[in-house]
Amino acid sequence: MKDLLYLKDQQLKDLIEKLFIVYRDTFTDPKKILNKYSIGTAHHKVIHLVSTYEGISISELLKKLKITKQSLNRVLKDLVKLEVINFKKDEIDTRIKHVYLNEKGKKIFLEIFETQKKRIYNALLESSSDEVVNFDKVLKKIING
Amino acid sequence: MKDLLYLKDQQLKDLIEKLFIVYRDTFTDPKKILNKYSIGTAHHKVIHLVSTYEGISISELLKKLKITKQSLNRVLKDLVKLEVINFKKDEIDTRIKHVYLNEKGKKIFLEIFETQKKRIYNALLESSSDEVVNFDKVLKKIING
DNA sequence: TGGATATGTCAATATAACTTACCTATTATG
DNA sequence: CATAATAGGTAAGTTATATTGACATATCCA
Repeated sequence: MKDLLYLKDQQLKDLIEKLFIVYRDTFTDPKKILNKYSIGTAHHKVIHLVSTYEGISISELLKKLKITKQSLNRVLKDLVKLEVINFKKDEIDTRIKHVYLNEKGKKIFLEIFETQKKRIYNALLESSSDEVVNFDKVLKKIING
Repeated sequence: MKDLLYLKDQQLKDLIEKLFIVYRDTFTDPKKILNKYSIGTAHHKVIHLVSTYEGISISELLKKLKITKQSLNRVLKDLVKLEVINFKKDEIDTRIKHVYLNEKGKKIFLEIFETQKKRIYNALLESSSDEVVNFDKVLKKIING
């Protein structure tokens, strides 16, 4: 990054505004479907993570979501009632609970994901692979900053 | 985008997870300072927008934030009580109210922005200008999708 | 003059998070 | 083996941010 023209305050402000819009819209798109199952974005995030990290533990979920266990517990209870997740005790350390999506859960995840995917997918379709790779790279750098 | 390898579901899921993390962290960094002034992220967003779009109208704010006027009004009242914003009637159409940050507001914005900036700034410093340009391009495409 | 626009406000409700506090069960360690 | 640390659960109350619905006022435009 030699060309510091890219780092003017106004440009950073614009980027922050865009990050807000992208996040909001990405997590607003699925809301009609979430409503259908009487769940919200908090549940969606858990379903998303459990879909990506099958068998993730409760404490790993807490670290990724950065919420309190009381908050997570409410969401997990709802998902159990909705019959979309199940738990399996760790065979070695039985304190640890692993979370999985069952078939219904996987189906609902895909249904949600379809609506959420469109926005990202269409944007990436219109992008060069360089653009996509760079997009991902910068996201990673922001996260690890 | 010819190389469809970049568009596997797992990659899209990872991107969505990263968008969530980047948004959350970007708007978590300033919270210590927001606490100091007894305001929250909702107030921060308004201050941010008014800083970028000086003299923005109420209805323009509503369009950008995509919240109800009841919600916005609560936030604006708090900001008036904190004495960081003021209003000016449009000279032609007196129904329209323009919002401005006063000196205290500008100072507080900068204080908040400093903490928020670090994360983005450091990431961009470590990036090539191509990466930064592409990052911005893809964000725009996601927004306009 | 009547309809649309810009804004304000009251009341009730929902969602998702928080703090504080305390609990059990299990594993790891001195 | 005793004790600390870890993984997880739970209860009560609170806060932040948003919603819906209804209604009010002032101003502009055709």
